[in-house]
Parts: sequence; C-alpha cells; structure tokens
Amino acid sequence: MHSVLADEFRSRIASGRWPEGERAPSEAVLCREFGLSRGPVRQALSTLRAEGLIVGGRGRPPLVRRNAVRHAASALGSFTAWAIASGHTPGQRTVEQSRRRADVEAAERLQVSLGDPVVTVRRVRYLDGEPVMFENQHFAWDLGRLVMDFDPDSGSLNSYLAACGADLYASTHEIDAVAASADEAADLDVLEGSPLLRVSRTTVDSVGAVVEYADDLYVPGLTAITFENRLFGPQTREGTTP
Amino acid sequence: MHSVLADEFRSRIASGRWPEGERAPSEAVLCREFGLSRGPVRQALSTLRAEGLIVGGRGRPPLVRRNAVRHAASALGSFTAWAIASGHTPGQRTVEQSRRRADVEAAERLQVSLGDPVVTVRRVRYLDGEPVMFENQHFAWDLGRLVMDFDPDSGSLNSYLAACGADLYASTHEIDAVAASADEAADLDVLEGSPLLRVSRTTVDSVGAVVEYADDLYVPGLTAITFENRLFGPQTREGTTP
DNA sequence: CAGTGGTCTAGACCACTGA
DNA sequence: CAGTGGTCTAGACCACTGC
Repeated sequence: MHSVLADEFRSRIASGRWPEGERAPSEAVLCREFGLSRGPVRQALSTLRAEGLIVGGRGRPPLVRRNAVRHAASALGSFTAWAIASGHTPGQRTVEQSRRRADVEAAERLQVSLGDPVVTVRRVRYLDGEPVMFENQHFAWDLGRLVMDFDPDSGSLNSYLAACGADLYASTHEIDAVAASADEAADLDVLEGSPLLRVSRTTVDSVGAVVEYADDLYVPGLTAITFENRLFGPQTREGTTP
Repeated sequence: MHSVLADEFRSRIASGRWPEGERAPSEAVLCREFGLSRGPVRQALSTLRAEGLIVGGRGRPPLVRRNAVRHAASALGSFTAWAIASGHTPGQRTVEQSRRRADVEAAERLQVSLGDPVVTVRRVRYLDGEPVMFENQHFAWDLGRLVMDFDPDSGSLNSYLAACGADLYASTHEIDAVAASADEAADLDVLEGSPLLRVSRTTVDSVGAVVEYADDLYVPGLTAITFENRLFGPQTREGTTP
C-alpha cells in the first residue's frame, strides 16, 4: 500500500497535479482522501521526503520542492535496470567470463580460501551505443555456478540471478577516482591516464556472507552518481543519472 | 527515544555484547526489555538495518552482520564534523573568501540573477596535516552575509551557520571524476592531471530555495565516499571514511 | 508449528509554525 | 490560535522461514 501511495504521489508531482513550489496536501488530508490511517501515508511521504520531492513541515507548510532531482534511479546494482529507467538503451560487450582460482585479492574480498573457485565477468557497458563503464564482477562459487550458465551479452545478470532465486541482500559501495590504464582507456574510448570514477561494491546475502564484489569504472561526464542528503536527519536516497 | 535506542544498539554491537555473526534479539524481545511498543523499536532497528549492521528477518533469524562497514559517518556536508567523528584532526587553509557578483554559473546554480551578490569561500582541507580536499563553496547573499563575518581558518563553517540559525534543509550530491588542474595539483600535493573525486553539492532550505552550492575535489586513496544499499528496498545510508 | 519482520489501524500527546 | 509533522501506544493480520 505505502509503495503504491508513493508511486501515486510521485506521478502527481510529475504530472503537475501537485505543482512544484506549491503546498502539498497534509498527511491528514491524504488520510481522508485514501481512507487510510496515518501509518502508510506517513511511510509513503517519508519516501518522497527522502527523495527530496517534498520539503517543509513541522509547523511549516509542506511544499512540493522546486528543482527536485529527476530520475534519481536507485540501484547502482543493476546497470541494465538503471539505464532503462533513465530512458536509455543499455548494451554490453563481454571481455571475459571465466572460472578461476581465487588469488589474494579475490580471497580477501570474497572471504574465501586462496585457490577456491571464483567466477569473473568483465564487460564494457554501453549507453545508447557509447561506452560508459567498465565492469569487473567477481562471484563466490555458490553464485558463480549460476553465473557460468549465463550469457553475459544477453543483458542483465542481476535479473538473471534474481530469477534464479539468488540471495542478494545488501551492497556496500566505496567511491573514488583512478586514472585509466591503457586497456581501460581503449575499451572506454578515452585517453590513457584520464580520470575514471571507480565504484567498489561488496554484496552480501541475508546472513551477511559476501557473495560478490565488483570494481566498476565509470567515464565521468557521461554518467554521474547522485544522492540526496537530509541535513539534521539520516534519511537519504542515492541514485545515478546519465 | 528511537534514536537513543539506535545508539544503544550500535554500542552493544561495538562492545561485542551482540557478537557479529550471531543472532540479534528480535523486535519482540527488545520491546519487552525496554518496555516500549513496536513502533520506536522498529524505527531504531530499521536505522541499523539501513546501516547494514543487522541483516536477515522476514522469517529468517535476525543476525548481527559480519564485516559491517565501520565509521560510516553521515554528512558530506561538514568536513570538520566528519573528520572528528572519524578520529582525525581537521585543518584548513583559506585560499579565497570574497563577495562578488554572480557569473553565469553561479547565477544558474544558485538560481539568482546575473550580477546578484554571492559569497565564495575556497579552502584547502587537511586531515592530520595532509591535504585531502579542495573545497569551493558559493553562497546566495542571504547566507553569504553571515559567511562574510566568519573566520574561515577557524574551522567549521557549518556549525557557524547552524549557530546563526541558518535554514539548511537538504543537499543533493553529484559525484564524478576530474583531472587535477595545475593550481589544484599544487594545493593538494598531487601531480597535475591526476584523478580527483569531484562532489558537486547543492543545498536548499526548507522551502526548496537554493542557498549554497559547492564543488569539492577529493584526493583519492586518502578519503573515500561510502554508502550502503539495501537490495529490493530503498533504505540507504551514505557516509565517508578516510 | 512457532517465531520472524512487514504492514496497517485508531487512537494519543508533543513542539513547532504561521496567521 | 489551528494546523503541521514527529513520535509513541496497543492492538491486529499477513507472508515467510526454520524446525
């Protein structure tokens, strides 16, 4: 219910039914309109507040925010889903899909023993035909087994894994910047040494075990990672926009 | 109450009273222990879940997560507060503090008219004596008036503004990578052209008007921006770690 | 099966804001 | 002052999990 409400509110803002800069309906009004108690209405509104679409309150009139971030998609996890949600056409070219024995880095980041089997997938990712990201994914064998049966040129590995019922619970991201190596530069069509945005991701399952890690290299300017940050309140929401 | 609870839970994990990888108490148990209803207990737990400190649930036993991110401080907004929270000593050297007329970029990003007064503060920021960030902040005049009375070498501009009662409501961040210019390279003690992490921030007040924008350039390796991302659920939390 | 978290209801009191 | 969101209570039903 509350997520249905949130979608409804978002579309009302997008359609101009709730004009930007004007007052938004109060919680009480929305409760009456939908015949719901405050719980789900508050939950939906807090999502929109976290997204920065509604501001004010606590005595102040609630306002639909001017100049809100648009198309702040959520997941850094799925390139394909993000690209489609942003209205672009995703593509990929697979550089490597292999089963190998864990080296020191893989053993440490996946928390497996040296020499345990791991699966690596390396792909250049395209947006509307233009290379925007170099993706280096590494899977522990439980997931890797499934990944070896996947055609990496067919699109979203994430939806494939989700369809397999894989247990992907949460990701930790660390962002920094690196200079492009000669190989990366060639694949991404930039100059060697030019700055790339590196997103290092570690994904765990619902019992906290590491199941995947990745180092994704984004070409700056073509894509950017964005997120909202409520000051004096921990509500946040992140996303990426082309 | 719920924030007090969240702090209590965090310290129990930090102290080992709730050992990592073991079962965490269920909501029902915590309700009994603290004599509270489910509301505040759930609110506190959802914060820890968003931080990745607790995983599982929905039938599965709740677990204290192994290898949780540590010191995932919240605000990209205040360098000083973040540095201190991370156990480091912040410092700064002011390069510029000026009142000027808005150029095209400032007018657009602050949504003021060309030529309106704006205040610029540019500072090199240090962590334990080492330069880690080049900060370029720009304020609309309402806030800028206050900023001109601030000694930028004294530390946190944010706490100064907060003490003045400034209305800072939410920030939007956009992250990409750029090559260091000669000036920036010299100030940050890196080579010209080496990659820097650029965080572009826009801060609005509680009625949605832009009050500040900033372009902060971080030296990679010394600091990194991190955040958690619950898959199949929009709960997130971001932070930065040295 | 009992236990888990996810969700919803229908009340309540508070601090704060704007008129 | 009336209206706002922030918070808490004390119930309830559900889908899912592990035993």
